[in-house]
Amino acid sequence: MERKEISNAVIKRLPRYHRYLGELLENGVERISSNDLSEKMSVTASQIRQDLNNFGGFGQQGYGYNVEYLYNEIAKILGIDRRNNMIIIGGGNFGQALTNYSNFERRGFMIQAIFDISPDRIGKNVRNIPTLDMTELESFLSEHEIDIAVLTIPKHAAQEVTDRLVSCGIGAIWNFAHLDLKVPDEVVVENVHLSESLMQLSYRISEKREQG
Amino acid sequence: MERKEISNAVIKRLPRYHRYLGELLENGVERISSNDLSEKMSVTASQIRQDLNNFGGFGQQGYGYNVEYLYNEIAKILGIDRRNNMIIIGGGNFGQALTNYSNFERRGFMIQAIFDISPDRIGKNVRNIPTLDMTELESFLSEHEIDIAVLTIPKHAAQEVTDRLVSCGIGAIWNFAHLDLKVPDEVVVENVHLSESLMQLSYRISEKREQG
DNA sequence: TAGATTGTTAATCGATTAACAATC
DNA sequence: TAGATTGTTAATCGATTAACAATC
Repeated sequence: MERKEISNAVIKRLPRYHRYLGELLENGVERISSNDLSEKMSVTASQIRQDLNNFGGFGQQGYGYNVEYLYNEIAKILGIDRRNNMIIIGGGNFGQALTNYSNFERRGFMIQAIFDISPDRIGKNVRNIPTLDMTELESFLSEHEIDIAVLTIPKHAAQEVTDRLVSCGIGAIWNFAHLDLKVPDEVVVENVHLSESLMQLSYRISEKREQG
Repeated sequence: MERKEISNAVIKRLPRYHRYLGELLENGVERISSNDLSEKMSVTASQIRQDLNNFGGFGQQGYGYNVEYLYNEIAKILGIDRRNNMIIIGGGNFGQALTNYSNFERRGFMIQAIFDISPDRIGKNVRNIPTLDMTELESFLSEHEIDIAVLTIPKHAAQEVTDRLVSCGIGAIWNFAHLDLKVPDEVVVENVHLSESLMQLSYRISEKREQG
Protein backbone atom coordinates (compact mmCIF):
# COMPACT_ATOMS: atom_id res chain seq x y z
CA MET A 1 0.00 0.00 0.00
CA GLU A 2 1.51 3.31 -1.04
CA ARG A 3 1.07 6.15 1.41
CA LYS A 4 1.01 9.87 0.88
CA GLU A 5 1.05 12.02 3.96
CA ILE A 6 -2.36 11.40 5.43
CA SER A 7 -3.79 14.08 7.67
CA ASN A 8 -4.64 13.29 11.24
CA ALA A 9 -8.25 14.30 10.63
CA VAL A 10 -8.61 11.49 8.12
CA ILE A 11 -7.00 8.88 10.37
CA LYS A 12 -9.33 9.77 13.19
CA ARG A 13 -12.33 9.11 10.98
CA LEU A 14 -11.23 5.71 9.70
CA PRO A 15 -12.18 3.71 12.81
CA ARG A 16 -15.64 5.21 12.72
CA TYR A 17 -16.11 4.22 9.08
CA HIS A 18 -14.94 0.77 10.05
CA ARG A 19 -17.46 0.58 12.85
CA TYR A 20 -20.40 1.63 10.68
CA LEU A 21 -19.39 -0.76 7.93
CA GLY A 22 -19.16 -3.53 10.52
CA GLU A 23 -22.72 -2.80 11.57
CA LEU A 24 -23.93 -2.80 7.98
CA LEU A 25 -22.15 -6.11 7.47
CA GLU A 26 -23.87 -7.57 10.53
CA ASN A 27 -27.17 -6.42 9.14
CA GLY A 28 -26.46 -8.19 5.88
CA VAL A 29 -26.11 -5.06 3.77
CA GLU A 30 -24.05 -5.89 0.70
CA ARG A 31 -23.39 -2.53 -0.85
CA ILE A 32 -23.70 1.11 0.07
CA SER A 33 -23.23 4.42 -1.69
CA SER A 34 -21.21 7.24 -0.19
CA ASN A 35 -24.45 9.16 -0.04
CA ASP A 36 -26.35 6.59 2.01
CA LEU A 37 -23.39 6.13 4.33
CA SER A 38 -23.04 9.88 4.72
CA GLU A 39 -26.61 10.13 5.95
CA LYS A 40 -26.14 7.35 8.48
CA MET A 41 -22.95 8.88 9.79
CA SER A 42 -23.87 12.56 9.57
CA VAL A 43 -20.90 13.50 7.43
CA THR A 44 -20.77 14.58 3.79
CA ALA A 45 -20.57 12.03 1.00
CA SER A 46 -17.78 14.10 -0.46
CA GLN A 47 -15.71 13.67 2.67
CA ILE A 48 -16.18 9.93 2.68
CA ARG A 49 -15.04 9.66 -0.93
CA GLN A 50 -12.10 12.00 -0.36
CA ASP A 51 -11.03 10.11 2.75
CA LEU A 52 -11.16 6.72 1.07
CA ASN A 53 -9.42 7.92 -2.06
CA ASN A 54 -6.38 8.76 0.02
CA PHE A 55 -5.81 5.03 0.12
CA GLY A 56 -7.12 3.93 -3.25
CA GLY A 57 -10.33 3.49 -5.19
CA PHE A 58 -12.46 1.05 -3.27
CA GLY A 59 -15.74 1.77 -5.00
CA GLN A 60 -17.29 1.34 -8.38
CA GLN A 61 -19.09 3.95 -10.41
CA GLY A 62 -22.80 3.40 -10.60
CA TYR A 63 -22.66 0.76 -7.83
CA GLY A 64 -21.15 2.26 -4.73
CA TYR A 65 -19.00 0.33 -2.27
CA ASN A 66 -19.10 -3.34 -1.43
CA VAL A 67 -19.54 -3.32 2.34
CA GLU A 68 -17.50 -6.40 3.19
CA TYR A 69 -14.66 -5.46 0.86
CA LEU A 70 -14.44 -1.91 2.15
CA TYR A 71 -14.67 -3.11 5.75
CA ASN A 72 -11.72 -5.41 5.20
CA GLU A 73 -9.71 -2.82 3.31
CA ILE A 74 -10.10 -0.27 6.10
CA ALA A 75 -9.06 -2.95 8.58
CA LYS A 76 -5.89 -3.42 6.54
CA ILE A 77 -5.25 0.31 6.41
CA LEU A 78 -5.66 0.50 10.18
CA GLY A 79 -3.39 -2.48 10.67
CA ILE A 80 -6.02 -4.42 12.60
CA ASP A 81 -5.86 -7.34 10.18
CA ARG A 82 -2.84 -8.59 12.11
CA ARG A 83 -2.08 -9.47 15.68
CA ASN A 84 -0.78 -6.79 18.04
CA ASN A 85 0.81 -7.95 21.25
CA MET A 86 0.47 -5.65 24.21
CA ILE A 87 1.68 -5.37 27.77
CA ILE A 88 0.00 -3.31 30.43
CA ILE A 89 2.17 -1.29 32.77
CA GLY A 90 0.21 -0.65 35.92
CA GLY A 91 -2.11 -3.30 37.29
CA GLY A 92 -4.47 -0.93 39.07
CA ASN A 93 -8.12 -0.40 38.31
CA PHE A 94 -7.61 0.87 34.81
CA GLY A 95 -5.05 -1.74 33.90
CA GLN A 96 -7.40 -4.45 35.10
CA ALA A 97 -10.38 -2.89 33.35
CA LEU A 98 -8.49 -2.84 30.05
CA THR A 99 -7.31 -6.41 30.60
CA ASN A 100 -10.84 -7.58 31.24
CA TYR A 101 -12.22 -5.80 28.23
CA SER A 102 -12.34 -8.66 25.78
CA ASN A 103 -13.25 -6.56 22.76
CA PHE A 104 -9.63 -5.66 22.19
CA GLU A 105 -8.81 -9.33 21.82
CA ARG A 106 -11.47 -9.76 19.20
CA ARG A 107 -9.60 -7.17 17.15
CA GLY A 108 -6.28 -8.92 17.57
CA PHE A 109 -4.94 -6.80 20.41
CA MET A 110 -3.60 -9.48 22.75
CA ILE A 111 -2.48 -8.63 26.25
CA GLN A 112 0.55 -10.75 27.12
CA ALA A 113 1.38 -9.55 30.61
CA ILE A 114 0.67 -6.92 33.24
CA PHE A 115 3.53 -5.26 35.11
CA ASP A 116 3.26 -3.73 38.55
CA ILE A 117 5.40 -2.83 41.54
CA SER A 118 2.93 -3.81 44.26
CA PRO A 119 3.59 -7.17 45.97
CA ASP A 120 -0.18 -7.47 46.41
CA ARG A 121 -0.66 -7.67 42.68
CA ILE A 122 2.49 -9.39 41.46
CA GLY A 123 1.89 -13.07 40.84
CA LYS A 124 -1.85 -12.74 40.48
CA ASN A 125 -3.60 -13.49 37.21
CA VAL A 126 -6.22 -11.37 35.53
CA ARG A 127 -8.09 -13.48 32.99
CA ASN A 128 -5.13 -15.88 32.82
CA ILE A 129 -2.79 -13.00 32.17
CA PRO A 130 0.04 -12.91 34.70
CA THR A 131 1.02 -9.85 36.71
CA LEU A 132 4.79 -9.60 36.72
CA ASP A 133 7.24 -7.55 38.74
CA MET A 134 8.36 -4.36 37.04
CA THR A 135 11.95 -5.48 37.53
CA GLU A 136 11.26 -8.21 34.99
CA LEU A 137 10.25 -5.73 32.29
CA GLU A 138 13.52 -5.73 30.37
CA SER A 139 13.97 -9.49 30.35
CA PHE A 140 10.35 -10.02 29.34
CA LEU A 141 10.64 -7.60 26.44
CA SER A 142 13.81 -9.24 25.21
CA GLU A 143 12.04 -12.58 25.10
CA HIS A 144 8.68 -11.52 23.65
CA GLU A 145 7.60 -9.58 20.59
CA ILE A 146 5.55 -6.75 22.03
CA ASP A 147 4.03 -4.14 19.75
CA ILE A 148 2.31 -1.86 22.22
CA ALA A 149 2.92 -0.89 25.83
CA VAL A 150 -0.13 0.45 27.65
CA LEU A 151 0.66 2.94 30.39
CA THR A 152 -1.85 2.96 33.23
CA ILE A 153 0.43 4.24 35.94
CA PRO A 154 0.51 7.52 37.85
CA LYS A 155 1.88 10.57 36.12
CA HIS A 156 5.02 10.79 38.28
CA ALA A 157 6.30 7.38 37.20
CA ALA A 158 5.32 7.58 33.55
CA GLN A 159 8.36 9.22 31.95
CA GLU A 160 10.83 6.98 33.74
CA VAL A 161 8.97 3.85 32.65
CA THR A 162 8.70 5.25 29.13
CA ASP A 163 12.46 5.67 28.99
CA ARG A 164 12.90 2.05 30.00
CA LEU A 165 10.41 0.92 27.36
CA VAL A 166 12.13 2.98 24.71
CA SER A 167 15.52 1.51 25.69
CA CYS A 168 14.02 -1.92 25.11
CA GLY A 169 13.00 -0.84 21.63
CA ILE A 170 9.25 -0.58 22.13
CA GLY A 171 7.58 0.95 19.07
CA ALA A 172 4.26 2.17 20.41
CA ILE A 173 2.80 3.45 23.65
CA TRP A 174 -0.85 3.83 24.52
CA ASN A 175 -0.65 6.42 27.24
CA PHE A 176 -3.33 6.85 29.90
CA ALA A 177 -1.09 8.92 32.18
CA HIS A 178 -1.90 12.59 32.26
CA LEU A 179 1.26 14.04 30.79
CA ASP A 180 2.99 14.39 27.43
CA LEU A 181 5.62 11.71 27.11
CA LYS A 182 8.98 12.49 25.60
CA VAL A 183 9.93 9.81 23.12
CA PRO A 184 12.19 9.62 20.08
CA ASP A 185 10.67 10.07 16.62
CA GLU A 186 10.52 6.39 15.85
CA VAL A 187 8.17 5.69 18.77
CA VAL A 188 4.49 6.40 18.33
CA VAL A 189 2.34 7.54 21.22
CA GLU A 190 -1.42 7.72 21.42
CA ASN A 191 -2.79 9.54 24.44
CA VAL A 192 -6.03 8.91 26.29
CA HIS A 193 -6.33 11.90 28.56
CA LEU A 194 -9.57 11.27 30.39
CA SER A 195 -9.42 14.44 32.47
CA GLU A 196 -9.12 16.50 29.32
CA SER A 197 -12.08 14.72 27.81
CA LEU A 198 -14.08 15.44 30.96
CA MET A 199 -13.05 19.10 30.88
CA GLN A 200 -14.23 19.42 27.31
CA LEU A 201 -17.57 18.04 28.41
CA SER A 202 -17.57 20.51 31.27
CA TYR A 203 -16.95 23.34 28.81
CA ARG A 204 -19.93 22.27 26.71
CA ILE A 205 -22.11 22.17 29.81
CA SER A 206 -21.09 25.73 30.74
CA GLU A 207 -21.69 26.85 27.19
CA LYS A 208 -25.24 25.49 27.28
CA ARG A 209 -25.87 26.97 30.70
CA GLU A 210 -25.00 30.43 29.45
CA GLN A 211 -27.12 30.11 26.35
CA GLY A 212 -29.98 29.47 28.76
CA MET B 1 -18.33 35.78 29.94
CA GLU B 2 -19.40 36.53 26.40
CA ARG B 3 -18.98 33.72 23.92
CA LYS B 4 -18.58 33.77 20.18
CA GLU B 5 -18.73 30.49 18.40
CA ILE B 6 -15.57 28.77 19.56
CA SER B 7 -14.17 26.08 17.31
CA ASN B 8 -13.76 22.58 18.58
CA ALA B 9 -10.04 22.71 17.90
CA VAL B 10 -9.67 25.52 20.41
CA ILE B 11 -11.73 23.79 23.09
CA LYS B 12 -9.63 20.66 22.79
CA ARG B 13 -6.50 22.65 23.50
CA LEU B 14 -7.77 24.46 26.58
CA PRO B 15 -7.34 21.57 29.04
CA ARG B 16 -3.75 21.16 27.89
CA TYR B 17 -3.01 24.84 28.49
CA HIS B 18 -4.58 24.44 31.89
CA ARG B 19 -2.38 21.46 32.68
CA TYR B 20 0.84 23.19 31.70
CA LEU B 21 -0.09 26.31 33.62
CA GLY B 22 -0.83 24.15 36.64
CA GLU B 23 2.64 22.68 36.40
CA LEU B 24 4.22 26.11 36.11
CA LEU B 25 2.21 27.20 39.13
CA GLU B 26 3.46 24.21 41.12
CA ASN B 27 6.98 25.15 40.16
CA GLY B 28 6.44 28.64 41.45
CA VAL B 29 6.59 30.35 38.06
CA GLU B 30 4.80 33.69 38.30
CA ARG B 31 4.61 34.87 34.73
CA ILE B 32 5.16 33.43 31.28
CA SER B 33 5.17 34.79 27.75
CA SER B 34 3.28 33.13 24.94
CA ASN B 35 6.66 32.44 23.40
CA ASP B 36 8.09 30.56 26.37
CA LEU B 37 4.88 28.62 26.79
CA SER B 38 4.82 27.78 23.10
CA GLU B 39 8.27 26.21 23.38
CA LYS B 40 7.27 24.11 26.37
CA MET B 41 4.12 22.91 24.69
CA SER B 42 5.38 22.57 21.13
CA VAL B 43 2.76 24.83 19.62
CA THR B 44 3.10 28.29 18.11
CA ALA B 45 2.96 31.39 20.27
CA SER B 46 0.54 32.81 17.75
CA GLN B 47 -1.87 29.97 18.34
CA ILE B 48 -1.74 30.41 22.10
CA ARG B 49 -2.53 34.11 21.81
CA GLN B 50 -5.27 33.50 19.25
CA ASP B 51 -6.84 30.79 21.39
CA LEU B 52 -6.84 32.86 24.55
CA ASN B 53 -8.14 35.96 22.82
CA ASN B 54 -11.29 34.08 21.91
CA PHE B 55 -12.21 34.54 25.56
CA GLY B 56 -10.67 37.89 26.37
CA GLY B 57 -7.32 39.54 26.92
CA PHE B 58 -5.63 37.78 29.78
CA GLY B 59 -2.13 39.11 29.19
CA GLN B 60 -0.30 42.36 29.38
CA GLN B 61 1.95 43.86 26.74
CA GLY B 62 5.59 43.76 27.65
CA TYR B 63 4.91 41.40 30.56
CA GLY B 64 3.22 38.27 29.30
CA TYR B 65 0.68 36.29 31.28
CA ASN B 66 0.35 35.92 35.02
CA VAL B 67 0.40 32.16 35.50
CA GLU B 68 -1.98 31.91 38.43
CA TYR B 69 -4.48 34.33 36.93
CA LEU B 70 -4.51 32.62 33.55
CA TYR B 71 -4.76 29.20 35.19
CA ASN B 72 -7.84 30.30 37.09
CA GLU B 73 -9.39 32.01 34.10
CA ILE B 74 -9.04 28.90 31.96
CA ALA B 75 -10.59 26.89 34.79
CA LYS B 76 -13.57 29.26 34.68
CA ILE B 77 -13.84 28.95 30.91
CA LEU B 78 -13.80 25.17 31.22
CA GLY B 79 -16.38 25.29 33.98
CA ILE B 80 -14.16 23.38 36.40
CA ASP B 81 -14.33 26.15 38.98
CA ARG B 82 -17.61 24.70 40.13
CA ARG B 83 -18.84 21.36 41.34
CA ASN B 84 -20.13 18.81 38.83
CA ASN B 85 -22.15 15.94 40.20
CA MET B 86 -21.91 12.69 38.31
CA ILE B 87 -23.45 9.25 38.32
CA ILE B 88 -21.89 6.21 36.78
CA ILE B 89 -24.08 3.82 34.86
CA GLY B 90 -22.41 0.44 34.79
CA GLY B 91 -20.52 -0.79 37.84
CA GLY B 92 -18.13 -3.05 35.94
CA ASN B 93 -14.39 -2.70 35.71
CA PHE B 94 -14.42 0.64 33.98
CA GLY B 95 -17.09 2.11 36.18
CA GLN B 96 -15.14 1.06 39.24
CA ALA B 97 -11.87 2.31 37.83
CA LEU B 98 -13.39 5.73 37.18
CA THR B 99 -14.94 5.76 40.64
CA ASN B 100 -11.61 4.95 42.25
CA TYR B 101 -9.77 7.57 40.26
CA SER B 102 -9.67 10.35 42.84
CA ASN B 103 -8.24 12.97 40.48
CA PHE B 104 -11.70 13.74 39.15
CA GLU B 105 -12.83 14.66 42.65
CA ARG B 106 -9.96 17.07 43.03
CA ARG B 107 -11.35 18.92 40.03
CA GLY B 108 -14.84 19.02 41.47
CA PHE B 109 -16.27 16.08 39.55
CA MET B 110 -18.06 14.25 42.36
CA ILE B 111 -19.47 10.78 41.80
CA GLN B 112 -22.76 10.46 43.67
CA ALA B 113 -23.82 6.95 42.81
CA ILE B 114 -23.18 3.95 40.62
CA PHE B 115 -26.04 2.16 38.90
CA ASP B 116 -26.01 -1.45 37.85
CA ILE B 117 -28.36 -4.32 37.08
CA SER B 118 -26.31 -7.10 38.65
CA PRO B 119 -27.44 -8.29 42.10
CA ASP B 120 -23.77 -9.05 42.84
CA ARG B 121 -22.92 -5.38 42.64
CA ILE B 122 -26.06 -3.65 43.87
CA GLY B 123 -25.75 -2.62 47.50
CA LYS B 124 -21.97 -2.67 47.51
CA ASN B 125 -19.98 0.49 48.05
CA VAL B 126 -17.02 1.63 46.01
CA ARG B 127 -15.11 4.25 48.01
CA ASN B 128 -18.24 4.99 50.03
CA ILE B 129 -20.21 5.49 46.85
CA PRO B 130 -23.26 3.23 46.77
CA THR B 131 -24.15 0.95 43.89
CA LEU B 132 -27.87 1.25 43.26
CA ASP B 133 -30.32 -0.76 41.22
CA MET B 134 -30.96 0.61 37.75
CA THR B 135 -34.67 0.57 38.55
CA GLU B 136 -33.97 3.39 41.01
CA LEU B 137 -32.45 5.63 38.34
CA GLU B 138 -35.49 7.83 37.76
CA SER B 139 -36.28 8.37 41.43
CA PHE B 140 -32.62 9.11 42.22
CA LEU B 141 -32.39 11.69 39.45
CA SER B 142 -35.56 13.41 40.59
CA GLU B 143 -34.10 13.79 44.08
CA HIS B 144 -30.52 14.77 43.20
CA GLU B 145 -28.95 17.44 41.02
CA ILE B 146 -26.82 15.45 38.63
CA ASP B 147 -24.82 17.22 35.93
CA ILE B 148 -23.17 14.33 34.14
CA ALA B 149 -24.05 10.69 33.55
CA VAL B 150 -21.11 8.45 32.76
CA LEU B 151 -21.95 5.50 30.54
CA THR B 152 -19.77 2.46 31.13
CA ILE B 153 -22.20 -0.17 29.96
CA PRO B 154 -22.17 -2.46 26.94
CA LYS B 155 -23.08 -1.03 23.58
CA HIS B 156 -26.37 -2.90 23.29
CA ALA B 157 -27.83 -1.27 26.39
CA ALA B 158 -26.47 2.22 25.87
CA GLN B 159 -29.16 3.85 23.74
CA GLU B 160 -32.00 2.61 25.90
CA VAL B 161 -30.33 3.91 29.05
CA THR B 162 -29.57 7.18 27.29
CA ASP B 163 -33.23 7.61 26.45
CA ARG B 164 -34.11 7.12 30.11
CA LEU B 165 -31.48 9.65 31.17
CA VAL B 166 -32.74 12.15 28.64
CA SER B 167 -36.31 11.70 29.85
CA CYS B 168 -35.07 12.56 33.32
CA GLY B 169 -33.61 15.76 31.94
CA ILE B 170 -29.92 14.89 32.14
CA GLY B 171 -27.80 17.55 30.45
CA ALA B 172 -24.53 15.78 29.75
CA ILE B 173 -23.31 12.28 29.00
CA TRP B 174 -19.74 11.04 29.12
CA ASN B 175 -20.00 8.03 26.87
CA PHE B 176 -17.59 5.10 27.03
CA ALA B 177 -19.85 2.79 25.04
CA HIS B 178 -18.72 2.17 21.50
CA LEU B 179 -21.56 3.72 19.58
CA ASP B 180 -22.90 7.15 18.64
CA LEU B 181 -25.71 8.05 20.98
CA LYS B 182 -28.82 9.75 19.68
CA VAL B 183 -29.74 12.64 21.94
CA PRO B 184 -31.70 15.87 21.55
CA ASP B 185 -29.79 19.08 20.82
CA GLU B 186 -29.88 20.31 24.40
CA VAL B 187 -27.93 17.31 25.67
CA VAL B 188 -24.15 17.31 25.28
CA VAL B 189 -22.23 14.10 24.74
CA GLU B 190 -18.51 13.54 24.98
CA ASN B 191 -17.30 10.20 23.68
CA VAL B 192 -14.35 8.16 24.86
CA HIS B 193 -14.01 5.51 22.20
CA LEU B 194 -11.04 3.48 23.39
CA SER B 195 -11.13 1.04 20.48
CA GLU B 196 -10.90 3.92 18.04
CA SER B 197 -7.97 5.36 19.93
CA LEU B 198 -6.25 1.98 19.79
CA MET B 199 -6.93 1.68 16.07
CA GLN B 200 -5.35 5.05 15.44
CA LEU B 201 -2.28 3.84 17.29
CA SER B 202 -2.34 0.70 15.19
CA TYR B 203 -2.46 2.82 12.04
CA ARG B 204 0.61 4.74 13.15
CA ILE B 205 2.43 1.50 13.85
CA SER B 206 1.66 0.23 10.35
CA GLU B 207 2.73 3.53 8.88
CA LYS B 208 6.12 3.29 10.61
CA ARG B 209 6.51 -0.32 9.62
CA GLU B 210 6.10 0.54 5.95
CA GLN B 211 8.48 3.43 6.11
CA GLY B 212 11.00 0.89 7.37
C1' DT C 1 -28.10 2.19 -23.35
C1' DA C 2 -29.48 5.24 -19.47
C1' DG C 3 -28.90 5.97 -14.73
C1' DA C 4 -26.19 5.95 -10.87
C1' DT C 5 -22.29 6.90 -8.46
C1' DT C 6 -17.53 7.05 -8.14
C1' DG C 7 -12.86 9.42 -8.39
C1' DT C 8 -10.96 13.74 -8.84
C1' DT C 9 -10.45 18.56 -9.79
C1' DA C 10 -11.89 23.15 -8.48
C1' DA C 11 -14.01 26.33 -5.13
C1' DT C 12 -14.87 27.48 -0.57
C1' DC C 13 -14.34 27.66 3.97
C1' DG C 14 -11.92 27.64 8.33
C1' DA C 15 -7.87 27.27 11.04
C1' DT C 16 -3.10 28.34 11.64
C1' DT C 17 0.75 31.26 11.18
C1' DA C 18 2.99 35.64 10.39
C1' DA C 19 3.35 40.40 10.99
C1' DC C 20 2.98 44.53 13.36
C1' DA C 21 0.79 48.42 15.63
C1' DA C 22 -0.66 49.20 20.32
C1' DT C 23 0.79 49.50 24.88
C1' DC C 24 2.48 48.08 29.27
C1' DT D 1 11.99 56.03 27.90
C1' DA D 2 13.28 51.68 25.47
C1' DG D 3 12.31 46.96 25.27
C1' DA D 4 9.21 43.37 25.45
C1' DT D 5 5.20 41.22 24.39
C1' DT D 6 0.45 41.34 23.79
C1' DG D 7 -3.92 41.68 20.93
C1' DT D 8 -5.36 41.73 16.41
C1' DT D 9 -5.32 42.11 11.48
C1' DA D 10 -3.62 40.10 7.27
C1' DA D 11 -1.56 36.19 4.74
C1' DT D 12 -1.08 31.47 4.24
C1' DC D 13 -2.06 26.99 4.54
C1' DG D 14 -4.91 22.93 4.82
C1' DA D 15 -9.26 20.66 5.08
C1' DT D 16 -13.94 20.38 3.58
C1' DT D 17 -17.44 20.82 0.24
C1' DA D 18 -19.14 21.24 -4.38
C1' DA D 19 -19.14 20.06 -9.07
C1' DC D 20 -18.64 17.16 -12.83
C1' DA D 21 -16.35 14.19 -16.16
C1' DA D 22 -15.33 9.33 -16.20
C1' DT D 23 -17.20 4.91 -16.14
C1' DC D 24 -19.52 0.94 -14.39
